Amino acid sequence: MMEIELPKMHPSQQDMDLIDILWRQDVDLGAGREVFDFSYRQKEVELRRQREKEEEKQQQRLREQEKALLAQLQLDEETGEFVPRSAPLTQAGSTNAEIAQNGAFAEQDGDAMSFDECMQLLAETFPLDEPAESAPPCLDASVPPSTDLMMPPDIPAFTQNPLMQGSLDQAWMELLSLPELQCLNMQMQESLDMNGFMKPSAEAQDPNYSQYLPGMDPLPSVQTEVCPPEYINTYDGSFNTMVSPNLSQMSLNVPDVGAEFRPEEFNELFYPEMEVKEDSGPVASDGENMVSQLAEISSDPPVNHMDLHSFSPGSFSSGKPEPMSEFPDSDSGLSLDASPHMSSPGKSLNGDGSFGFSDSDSEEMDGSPGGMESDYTEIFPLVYLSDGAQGSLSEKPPGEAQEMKAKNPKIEPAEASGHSKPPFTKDKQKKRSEARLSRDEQRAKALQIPFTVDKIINLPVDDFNEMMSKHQLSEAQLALVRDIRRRGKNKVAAQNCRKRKLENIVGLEYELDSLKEEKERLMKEKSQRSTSLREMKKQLSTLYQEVFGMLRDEQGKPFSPNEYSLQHTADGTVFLVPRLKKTLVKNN
DNA sequence: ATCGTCTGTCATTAG
DNA sequence: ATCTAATGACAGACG
Repeated sequence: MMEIELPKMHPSQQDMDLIDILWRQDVDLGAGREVFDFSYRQKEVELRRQREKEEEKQQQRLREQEKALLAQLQLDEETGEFVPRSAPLTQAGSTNAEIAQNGAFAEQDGDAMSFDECMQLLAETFPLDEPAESAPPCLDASVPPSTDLMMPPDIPAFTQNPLMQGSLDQAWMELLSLPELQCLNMQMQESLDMNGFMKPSAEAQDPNYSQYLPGMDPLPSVQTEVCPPEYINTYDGSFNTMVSPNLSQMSLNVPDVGAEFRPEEFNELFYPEMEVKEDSGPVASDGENMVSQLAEISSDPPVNHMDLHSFSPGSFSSGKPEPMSEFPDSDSGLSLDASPHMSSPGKSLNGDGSFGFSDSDSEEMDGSPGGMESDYTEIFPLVYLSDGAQGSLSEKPPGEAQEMKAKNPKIEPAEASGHSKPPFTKDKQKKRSEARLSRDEQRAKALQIPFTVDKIINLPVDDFNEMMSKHQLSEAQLALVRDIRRRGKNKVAAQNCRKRKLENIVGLEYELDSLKEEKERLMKEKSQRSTSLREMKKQLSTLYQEVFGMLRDEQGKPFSPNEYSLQHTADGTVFLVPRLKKTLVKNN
């Protein structure tokens, strides 16, 4: 069906690129991508199909090949001349259409089966398996995320596409003109060159041959150039700006004392002040330990930063896919993971200025083309991993990261609303794991903000104002930049706040424990002192009675306790005082 | 289905 | 008056 319409569409390279993006993101556009692209993209489609129906296709190809060979043999054996291609060609053309989706083949051959054609048939049937293996990393959306680090394959898609509208084209141009996207431009140029090379070969020569040619190989090489040094520098700079996590604010200064209350001699009870010394030692030591632990905990986040370094642009430029495990999903941490992502080349590749917004801020994007919403959100996930590596650095310092896992769960709803959303549910899962572009990053892309979110958030006020003054931004863009900066700052502040809160909670818990211990110790001491006091009173009473009983008056009679009492002065002198007199003295 | 946790965001306040 | 950090509160995602 769709193939019939192809000639009418005449899609431009940009359109094809968009379609390609959609195709990769959605895994399936509902209609074969070949419907839109019958030149360079055919290979990808073919590969795609091949994966889905690999074995079945292989068998079919073998059959087709046999048919083609038989046809060729007939030509040579029976006529010894070139047989009119009408019959063989149609057959071969149909075969190609079914297998390779290559329309050029049919167009090119209209006369007779030449040696080249036979070669094409052979190449078409046999080589298919190999391209599937070599090409997938770049062409197949189903390729593991790690391969996404090399975005170049997507670039070619942006160049020519009749489907795109003028505004969209302009948006593309603007996006590509962005400093951040310079690498993208380079890639595009490379891809254009490649296309120029490929197309001629496909049209003039044979599309099938192009598949076997090293055409796919160039992509990897191009990828290595995706990130110019200046771009990498930009990244580094952004990382440098990342805030280092604040260590625990808590400081428990408690005397270090390990002594415990020990029963004192009876006599010592008379001089309690001598033993009154606070022993919060154990508590203090614990407190210090706790503080150190807290410090360690607080300093732990930086570990992510370290990891981030491993994802430095260097790996990027090398084009080596990083293992997923390398990128912590969590955006947590003080680092602004998201920002690094923004700066990543991969993202810039995808930047088309169109996408959907899941949150209430979607209205901000009114200015942006709405048609591409789903495309935008889906495209970025592929790039995310590469970004995530660097982004995790931020979660990194406040280079969060990592961040980065499902940072924007809200994206899904938006995608659902997107008209171009792919019908496949498996994409949803992929989105969850890969779609980690922050909403602000998406918004920035949509409004074509010429700054990275990282810069917007982390640049000092002066630098930020200077940067803003260098660009003419619309009201919407200015508002978005301000919001991005505000949210980014607040995000970090919230992370710090929570971190402090946790530290405070831990510190208070330790303090509570120490206070409980001290209370218990004091209660125990009180009990002991009370016991000692009772014992002292008892002994004093005994001594009193003993001394009083030894006293005798002039007649040798003991004094009556009712009439006399013993009293002592400060210097230790003891007086026998009559009860009556005593009361009188007191009165006096 | 529910609950607890984590995270981002907004609104408010203090410095 | 303005900006920024801090923080409470809320909502969504996730296990």
